[in-house]
Amino acid sequence: MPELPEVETIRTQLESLIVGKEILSMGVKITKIGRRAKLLLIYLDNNGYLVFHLKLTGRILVRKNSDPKDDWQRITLPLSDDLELRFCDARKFGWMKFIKNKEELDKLLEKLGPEANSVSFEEFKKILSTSRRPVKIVLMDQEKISGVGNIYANDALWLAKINPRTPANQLSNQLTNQLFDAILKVLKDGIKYGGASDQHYLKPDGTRGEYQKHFLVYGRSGEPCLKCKIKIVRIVIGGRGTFYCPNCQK
DNA sequence: CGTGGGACCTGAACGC
DNA sequence: TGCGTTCAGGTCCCAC
Repeated sequence: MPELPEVETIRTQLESLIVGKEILSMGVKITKIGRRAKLLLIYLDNNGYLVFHLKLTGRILVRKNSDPKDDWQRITLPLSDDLELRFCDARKFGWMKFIKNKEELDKLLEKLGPEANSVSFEEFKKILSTSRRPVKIVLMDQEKISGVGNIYANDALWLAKINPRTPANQLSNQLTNQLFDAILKVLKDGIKYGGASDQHYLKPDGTRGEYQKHFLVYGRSGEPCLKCKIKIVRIVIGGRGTFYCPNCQK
């Protein structure tokens, strides 16, 4: 899915599109849009929340109610001003939950690790030092660090010149630093380009993100490394496609 | 503790 | 055209 930059892009757009609107079928108003890790939070004026996880193929679209149905439209929330919030999901892995109050929300979020784009370096270092698993697995473990998925994990590791199989606790201070900076950089670029519309992801206004045009290694197997021109290789780590340069990422 | 595999679902791309 | 295979921004659960 949608990783941190995609969900953050959705959050920002929804802020201008639907804050202040009423959800007609629920009789509540939307007061604020939030995000925690890869979860989108819609704050309601009855102290409740609508929480979405888009998994691999979820989309949240804001349309006029007279607009034609969207592909894979699963949930439709009628809004004031003739708008609709549509949750579309080809593979049906995504979900939406109504959460009654802050305590329930906290419970839902309690296991998530710190946000990948705001964790302190000291904490980041500590998290990596306590696991022998491949660093790529740790980066994608939402209970350790949250928000990073397969695209940005691959790109950050390439940028930091780290082999994705390296045990997390074996990274030198120097490499840990490089990785910390690389994660911030790729997430920031992801947000700057409005996310990666490689497959299903679209912004709420229906337009595509552009980060897929700036992939560093993700999805580039067989193509030349952007630094050394050696062919990018695809392997599988933890069941996920993993892309890296065998020359730059020893 | 850690890993590997399968499950959940659907659709696109590619090989024959 | 059609059929089979592989792959896909995620997470959960179970066996070893």
